[in-house]
Amino acid sequence: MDGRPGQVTGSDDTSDEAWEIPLVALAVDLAVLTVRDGALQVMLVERGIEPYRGMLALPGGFLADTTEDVDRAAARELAEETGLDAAGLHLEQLRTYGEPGRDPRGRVVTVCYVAFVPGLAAPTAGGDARAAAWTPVDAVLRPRAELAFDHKRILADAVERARSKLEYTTLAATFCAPEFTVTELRQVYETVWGQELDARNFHRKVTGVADFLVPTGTRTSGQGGRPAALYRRGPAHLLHPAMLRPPGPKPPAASRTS
Amino acid sequence: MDGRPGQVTGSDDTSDEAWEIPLVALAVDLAVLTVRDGALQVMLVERGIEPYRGMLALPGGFLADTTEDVDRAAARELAEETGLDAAGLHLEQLRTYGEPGRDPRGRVVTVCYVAFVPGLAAPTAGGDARAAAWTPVDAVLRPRAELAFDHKRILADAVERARSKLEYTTLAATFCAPEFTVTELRQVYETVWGQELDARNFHRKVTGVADFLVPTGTRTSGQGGRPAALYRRGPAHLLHPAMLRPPGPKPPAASRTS
DNA sequence: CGGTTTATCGTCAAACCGACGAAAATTGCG
DNA sequence: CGCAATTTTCGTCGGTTTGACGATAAACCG
Repeated sequence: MDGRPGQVTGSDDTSDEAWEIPLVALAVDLAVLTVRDGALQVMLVERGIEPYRGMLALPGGFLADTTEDVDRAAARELAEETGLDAAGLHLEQLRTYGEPGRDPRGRVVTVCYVAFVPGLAAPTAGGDARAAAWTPVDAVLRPRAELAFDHKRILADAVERARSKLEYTTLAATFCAPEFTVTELRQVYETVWGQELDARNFHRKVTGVADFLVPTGTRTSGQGGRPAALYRRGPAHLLHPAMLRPPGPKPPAASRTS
Repeated sequence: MDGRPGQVTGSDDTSDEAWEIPLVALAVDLAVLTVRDGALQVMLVERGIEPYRGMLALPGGFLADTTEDVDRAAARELAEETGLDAAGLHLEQLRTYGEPGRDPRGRVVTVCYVAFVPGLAAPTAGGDARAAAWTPVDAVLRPRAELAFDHKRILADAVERARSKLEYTTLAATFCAPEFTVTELRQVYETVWGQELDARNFHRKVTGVADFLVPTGTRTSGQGGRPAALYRRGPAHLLHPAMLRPPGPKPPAASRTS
């Protein structure tokens, strides 16, 4: 584990005498999602340099040096650009985008991540970044809207990942505060899927899945209406059986550009 | 889209005057899976050069040059090392592995792919590779077995991907010949999941899903026992509702080394 | 022809789902 | 305080899906 820069040698199976292993610039990009004000939102930054200066983009950046772990680079960029701490929130790899033409500066391959954060966290973020801000994904994925690079396509993939993960995992709860009501959880599903769900059936379903929700014993108050029981996330990660998205009117678009 | 090697410039947000964007060697690795002789098998090659010379590894290699698309590099390596044609078989990105210490030659980040191929295809493969051969995954994932680099861990991830994709997609059929019986399809599920399924319930389920199987009208003969109807893959990609893995005895291990 | 093997069809009870009625527990208003 | 409005929670009902398993159909073998 020395990890010197590009000193990789040895002529793979291509037995040409003089063949250099090609090197590429490696970036990480983050699709940080949350549910706020009844909308699925994503953290975007305004680019301060060329290319795409002034345009909105996903937070991200290059590896700090040739020895930095890729997962760690993602956590670092998350902290630097959004002020969020990777420890304790869900951050998973989405996909790697490596089309040759995707960055005008040259060959840049980006490893992308999705993060799910509670709606309350980090109002806008500090970090060293130029203005990081929450933006509704609907506005960004609209046909005419644009993001820097191929970030619009990446965001579309991230949103689809979020939608389908809600079906068969308990990740919806990571969008909620540490203690939450069944109604708040349902609203997460409704805004991510863009579809209303029957409150009564939803309640029966989630309270019936073992280890999904653990009651705290306390209840809400002062909201108008019957107080709701408060729950915490349980140890379950998988939803069994899955909560299938109802078929029907498609959620508000997810155009593919790129 | 000029794509010159490493001529990426511009001082990101790290405003140090002299900061060079770090470059890494980018590889692709393939977990090519099939079902043969009642076992889930993976295509492995014997390494002809250091490091890990003589050891078994997943087929793969570096980008051919700095302008090669990553997905295309995966298809090229598939053809070169296993003799299989990427067109017409299922090849999807699995994950990118970027730990600093994973390759003793220096910093190598690998974008990994999973491929599902029918059991009949490519007995052992030609290509320019040293001996590519099918190997049962059980033998490779056994506690004491070893593969080059972190390929054992990658294979474990690929197998888990295959197991879960069988639940909610129609991909099991890609392990079968163009025409197949319900029993052959069931055996795919049984060997990938490592547990027996009830033949009658399985039959009812798969024939009930719209657009999963299209009958050819023909039937098998001369197998001893009642002839079975032959089917082709239908246009459906998703299984709705999903075919959930029965809970119970865990499949024959998938140890994590890494 | 009877026995074995394999594929397919049926049956039945339990679990699950969607649609919806109704009770419970609060706030707000007169 | 009494009553309406609101919101949560519990139940009911019918249809679908599932798991366990019996029964039948269509080939083979001797």
